[in-house]
Parts: sequence; C-alpha cells; structure tokens
Amino acid sequence: MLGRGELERAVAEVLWDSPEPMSARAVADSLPGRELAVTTVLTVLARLESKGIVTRTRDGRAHAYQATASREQHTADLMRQVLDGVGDRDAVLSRFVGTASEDEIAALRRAIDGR
Amino acid sequence: MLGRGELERAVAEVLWDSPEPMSARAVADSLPGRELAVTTVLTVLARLESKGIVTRTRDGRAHAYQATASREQHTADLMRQVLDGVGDRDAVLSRFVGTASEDEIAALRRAIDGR
DNA sequence: GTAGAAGTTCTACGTGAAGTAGAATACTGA
DNA sequence: TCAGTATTCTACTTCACGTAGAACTTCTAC
Repeated sequence: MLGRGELERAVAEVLWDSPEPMSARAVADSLPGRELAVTTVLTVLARLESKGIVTRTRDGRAHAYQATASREQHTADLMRQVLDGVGDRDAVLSRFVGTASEDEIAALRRAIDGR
Repeated sequence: MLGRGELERAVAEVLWDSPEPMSARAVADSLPGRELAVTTVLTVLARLESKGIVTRTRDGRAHAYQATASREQHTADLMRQVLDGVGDRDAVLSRFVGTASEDEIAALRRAIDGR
C-alpha cells in the first residue's frame, strides 16, 4: 500500500487530518513547508487513487479527494499485510508482543476482551 | 527493512530456512527455480547486509552469510515499525485485533499472558 | 612457486516507482 | 465568448532492485 514515498505519505497525512474531502489545491496549500506545483500534487493524488488509498468525487469543476480509510485502519491493514506474508504467525505475534510496551499490551487486552 | 524486492526476499528466505551460515554459491544453488549468476546473488547479499538483514563472516577464502534475525523476529520488527509510524497506537491495535482470526487472537492472548 | 579454481569487488545497464512540473486541454461562470 | 481554474498528458530525474560481466584476490594442488 503506502510505500516509502515521502511525498505520498505527506499527502495522505493531509487527507487523514481533514474531516472533509479536499481539492488538490487545498491539499497543496496544506502541505507543511512545501511549495509544490498543484500538478505535482495531482499526480501524487492520482497515484494514491490507483493504489486505493484515496478516492475522489467530482465537486463542481474540480475533484474532491478523501482518504478511503482512516490512518489507523490503514496502518492496521499494513500490519496485517506484513503478518500475512509469513508462515508462522503464532511465533511472529509472540515476538511482536515481546516488543510491546505496557500501554500497548493494555490496548491489546482491551481490544481482545471487547470482541 | 525488507522492501518489495522479489529476489531480496527470496534470498532472505533461503537464509532463514538454513540452520547454518551459507556461502553465496550455496545460496544461489538453493534459490528455487532460478538460475542466477553467483555475482547476482552476491550483489543482493551485499545489499541485504547494508540493510542489516544478514551478516557475513569470513570462512576460508569465502564468506559465510546468515540472517541476523529469524524470519519471525524480522516480521515482528516490521510490524512494530509500521505501528510506530503512526500516532494513535491504541486505535491501530484495536483495528488490527478486529481483523484477526480466532487463532491469532488465541496466539495474542497466550503471548500476553506469558509475559 | 605457480597456475588454475573459487570467491569477491567494481562497475554498469535495464526497469519501475516516486518526485517534480510544464504544456495542452477542458470546463465553468460572468 | 473569454478569462480563470482544474485536469490530463507527458516527460525528466533519481533511486531501488534485478542482473551480471570484468577484473582482482586468494587458496590449493602440483
């Protein structure tokens, strides 16, 4: 899904932070510290759309872009993808829990109990 | 860490499956279905070494290569890296658990209880 | 001690993803 | 219809990765 692309990530972050769909221009203006051509942002948005990270809907003459999933859901999907890529999930989860902080353990426990 | 490179993954898999350190030639011979030049494998091994995935030690005139961590540990590290890249871990973990199978839940529970 | 084999390093090319944006085109409101 | 805005097309650059030949190093058997 989201690779190591710095700009792609930054654009996704902007959309995740926005409660409303945004125009390409608005995204460009919201990018922190960057002064990018709107066409650049549009290219990135198109690539993100082709990856299923964002969708767009027509809004008058322009398009409005929004993230398809929340940042958290996207991250969880990424974690799942990583986990699915290996054979012994049991061992992986065990190792994973081994690196978890107390807070994370608590969160896991809550999530498990709340099912 | 390990990106989307098909060959890099295949080489890492070979080393993960081997209980012993292996020579570049041995790795090349073990690659399933591929007929690659040894230099190709050496290049990949060098890249994996620069990423910290494998280490090598001199063994006579050659080097012996081995994975620095088990496949499971590596996968767990990857999951952690994904998790660390976002703000609200609580929400991510909750979503993650939401996509987990019964077996995975059981594994998580065991891992948590066994701490 | 030397030649050949085995291993390594250097270097390089092709491909594809990602960053970047100009030019051309389309659409909309006045 | 025209000016302005948005989109699409196209293209160039850089970097990661797949791939491997050429050259250099180092054993080892004779």
